[in-house]
Amino acid sequence: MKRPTIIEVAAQAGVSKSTVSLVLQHSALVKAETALSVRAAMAELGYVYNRSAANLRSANLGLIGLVINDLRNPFFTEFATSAQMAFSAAGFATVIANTDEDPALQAQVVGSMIEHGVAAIVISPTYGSEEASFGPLLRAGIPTLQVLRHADARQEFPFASLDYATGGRLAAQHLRGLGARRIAFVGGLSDRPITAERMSGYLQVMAQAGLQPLTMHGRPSRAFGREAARDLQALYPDCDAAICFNDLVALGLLSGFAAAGVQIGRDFRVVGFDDIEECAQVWPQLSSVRCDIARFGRDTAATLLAWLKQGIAPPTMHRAPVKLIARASSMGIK
Amino acid sequence: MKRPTIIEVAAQAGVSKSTVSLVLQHSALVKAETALSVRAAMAELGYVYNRSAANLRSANLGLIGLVINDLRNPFFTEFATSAQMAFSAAGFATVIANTDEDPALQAQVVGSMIEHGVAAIVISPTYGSEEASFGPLLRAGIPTLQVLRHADARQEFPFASLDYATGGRLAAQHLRGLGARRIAFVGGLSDRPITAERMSGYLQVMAQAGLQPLTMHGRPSRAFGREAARDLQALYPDCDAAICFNDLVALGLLSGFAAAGVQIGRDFRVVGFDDIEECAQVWPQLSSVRCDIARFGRDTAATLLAWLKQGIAPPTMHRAPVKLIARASSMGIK
DNA sequence: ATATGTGTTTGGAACGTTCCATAAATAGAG
DNA sequence: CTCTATTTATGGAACGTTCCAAACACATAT
Repeated sequence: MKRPTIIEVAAQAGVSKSTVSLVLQHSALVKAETALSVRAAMAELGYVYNRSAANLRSANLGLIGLVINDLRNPFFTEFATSAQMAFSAAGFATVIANTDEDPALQAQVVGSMIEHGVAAIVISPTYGSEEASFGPLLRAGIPTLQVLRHADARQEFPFASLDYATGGRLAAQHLRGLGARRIAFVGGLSDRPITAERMSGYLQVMAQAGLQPLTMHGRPSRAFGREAARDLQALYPDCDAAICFNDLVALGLLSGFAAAGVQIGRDFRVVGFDDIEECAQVWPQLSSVRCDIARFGRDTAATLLAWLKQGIAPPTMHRAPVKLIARASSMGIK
Repeated sequence: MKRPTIIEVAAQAGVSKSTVSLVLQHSALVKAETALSVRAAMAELGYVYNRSAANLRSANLGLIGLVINDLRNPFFTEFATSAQMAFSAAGFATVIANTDEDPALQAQVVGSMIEHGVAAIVISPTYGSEEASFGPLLRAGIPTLQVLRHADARQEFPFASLDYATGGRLAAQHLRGLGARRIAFVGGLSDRPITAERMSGYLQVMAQAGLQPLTMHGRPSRAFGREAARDLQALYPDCDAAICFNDLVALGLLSGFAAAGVQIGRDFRVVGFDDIEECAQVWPQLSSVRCDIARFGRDTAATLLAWLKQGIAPPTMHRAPVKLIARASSMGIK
């Protein structure tokens, strides 16, 4: 069951191993005729290219690591798949790993990727024990792009994300413009930087309008959204609108209010965050801050490839623009 | 920026490269004291293990390929992440790739994985041009487990999936038991084997009851579910229940009916398929055939690892059991 | 014929590990 | 002190590629 090597292919085709190697690299140096017979020999022997061996000399395996803190979240899934497909189109294979918000697992996964010789890493990091993951990356000298979460501030790890602050501001202005009097911000763990970011625009608008902010922090899940709907009704009956940390919370909120018979878009206005595909498909349709994550994934891949291939280092910090998509959950049903 | 090799570590620690190699493999043959000083040298030089080089001799990279036809679908995401995490726990790195239902892309991805030296592949295949993907796998002699979709019938590619036929039967019996008179089967592309599987139990129950089946085929997406709700109302006003191809269709159906003011669970009963997390969190909660995909992912990983490590070949075909989870969308709201 | 050039082909030395056969060091027995 | 056994350590070949310097084959110009 041993696989044939280029030596055997060479023997079969009656050329030298060097020629076979050239054929493998689509070199223009070999005569078309020769290349053809070499390829025939490969097919005959069932030759399989051994990338590890090749990698031994020219240290580039064409492997890119994608480390994601929560792959079950559709937001990250969308990001990961679109980045992976962009890499794939450029001839790079992608190792995707889910760390499930576990810093220890993340460190293990990163270590494994380094050993496997990834050319670069895109990481949406978990918070906590940054050194365990970023230390080895720094020592191994692997180009690493942080996305969506800024866990390690060192300039060796450029950061790209979306302009959440503006998104929050747009959402708050939108709700204010529709006449909402008491707007809450729901979801997001209070100690997470990303929560502060997504909330900052909201806080700013509230402060400018001289209104008291109202925040309910919690896990960014549907389950929390449902609970929040109950709590909001019980504790803050005057609250008439909410900006959610993400769409999952917003969807949970929607179903929580639906269960209580509250009419969304009229009695209570909701704006989500991310604009995942589902927003346009639930009923009532969910207004959301569109982050166009698929595009962000493709752009991230392009940025990284430019870094790898042309040596164009990405800016230390980049924020991709977002926009508000108004739908029935805030505007009402026409 | 060149990385140190074991030779340099050996020089630093004042031992031979062979000793360093043994330390790397946690061999009991080296004195604890020596091992310690070698490790110190590694830390000092920032040594990074080169798996490709090691692979050159002992052909096992500890890499497993996971090829998924649609990673954006939460059902497959759940499967992929749980399998990946099980592999990771066993010390295997996982290359995940999304083929987006494109046979050509799948062939490319599989080829790339073979070249990268994966030890085995788990594939939820796309239908179409099977030979382009499975041919190379067969030639390369890579243990390959087909899951969830049976695209290639050769016995070299064992198949594991869930007992969909029973699931469909349970759903149909459940709806019949609740008094539904005209039950539709909604969603699923008509030419896909999996559609036939999921539908077979339904057809069987309908035939036994002397009822006319009613099927509406289409893409397994929320969007189709929404359309289907409209069409069902317009074309088959007597239809009072539906079993959906998957939860996405069911959720689409739910929101479609909600938009039309139909009361789900009373005027119309819906059962989904897969029981994704969202089912328990939408309102009304969606009844569904639970496939416990996370568990299936873990079991799949265990099966593959047993194959790799103990040489226990999986059965040619395996069907994991499923069960019906009844919720408000079929039972009504208490 | 010789020189010059162009297009093809090739041997051999890397690359960083593992593993085998063997050597050195240490301990215990006679 | 010698011999044997046991524990540790080591040099060198091998793994399958790439890449370089060099050679070869042939055509054209001198």
